[in-house]
Amino acid sequence: MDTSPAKKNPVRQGVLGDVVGYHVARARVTTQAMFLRHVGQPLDLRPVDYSLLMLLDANTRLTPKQLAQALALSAPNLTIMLDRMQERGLIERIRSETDRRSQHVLLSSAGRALTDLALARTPAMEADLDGALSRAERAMLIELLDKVARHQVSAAD
Amino acid sequence: MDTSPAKKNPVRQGVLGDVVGYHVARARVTTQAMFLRHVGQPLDLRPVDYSLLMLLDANTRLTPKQLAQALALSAPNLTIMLDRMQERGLIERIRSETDRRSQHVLLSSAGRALTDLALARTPAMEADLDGALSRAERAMLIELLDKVARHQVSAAD
DNA sequence: TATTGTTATACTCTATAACTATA
DNA sequence: TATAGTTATAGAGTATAACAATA
Repeated sequence: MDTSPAKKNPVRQGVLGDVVGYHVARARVTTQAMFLRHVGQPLDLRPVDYSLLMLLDANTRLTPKQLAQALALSAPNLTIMLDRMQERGLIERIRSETDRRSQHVLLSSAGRALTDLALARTPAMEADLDGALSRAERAMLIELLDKVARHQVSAAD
Repeated sequence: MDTSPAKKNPVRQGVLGDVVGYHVARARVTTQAMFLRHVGQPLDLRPVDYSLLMLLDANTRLTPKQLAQALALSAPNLTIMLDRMQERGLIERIRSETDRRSQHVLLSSAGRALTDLALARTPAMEADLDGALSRAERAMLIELLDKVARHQVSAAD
């Protein structure tokens, strides 16, 4: 196994070094590993499961429509995910009284408890980056990533 | 379809707003869309295919071992990918003379031509971010993402 | 006729174990 | 015995079309 941080024959990045998406993809490998170690494996949650719980924590109740948009999931795939979360006893689905086509998703008591565990583990996950980024750098990174995420890709030419 | 940039009932992010990995994942949605529009769809390349071509452009020849590490792919999955690239006539695999277990991967002439097309389209892809980031911000973002990517996740507690 | 959510299904991606050949 | 690469295979993730219920 290779544990050395620098190899004799490093692979040159070439133009990839100036491609933002390449660096985003590589950073994602690290952040995903951090998530898995601190939250995902201990609590048996995928990143998207964790995000769902955090969104329900912040919004009390959301429709599948809102969740699909916030989590960048297609409607069918969200249905499958909600089925699993419900089978696991973490969420409840309640038909809307005002529009009986739609429904509200909310945390069950077990979901509430798991969300609290996930919340408690979040600071340690973020602290794992302390060795790589100062607090100011971390705030700057989030701000810049947010600008990218909010950006609309230009129309076809 | 929803084209409005701001909704009446925005979904609150809650603690996710301070989770770096969440913002990385969201930024990746945008950068992936940019890639697809400018490079992926026109040239029929996935992000990882593009990265492979760029790496071979910068390094002339690389072993599957090096490529698997640089692209974060397992050895079996890289084999499948190289098979497809070879069937498509983009790369060649040459057995090493010094160690006949290993081999060198290099661009074919068709691969060279496609790589040049991809290189030519890269500036437009990156320019798509001009509306979101200044040049200084873009450089800063890459630097910060690089610090994250190079960071080793701490050992289990 | 449009919208919310579901079902069915196919396709791709990813992960793991077992294998061949070379060293 | 260890390493480079391959094969086989199963599981998870993702995308699309068709459908039911409601508006």
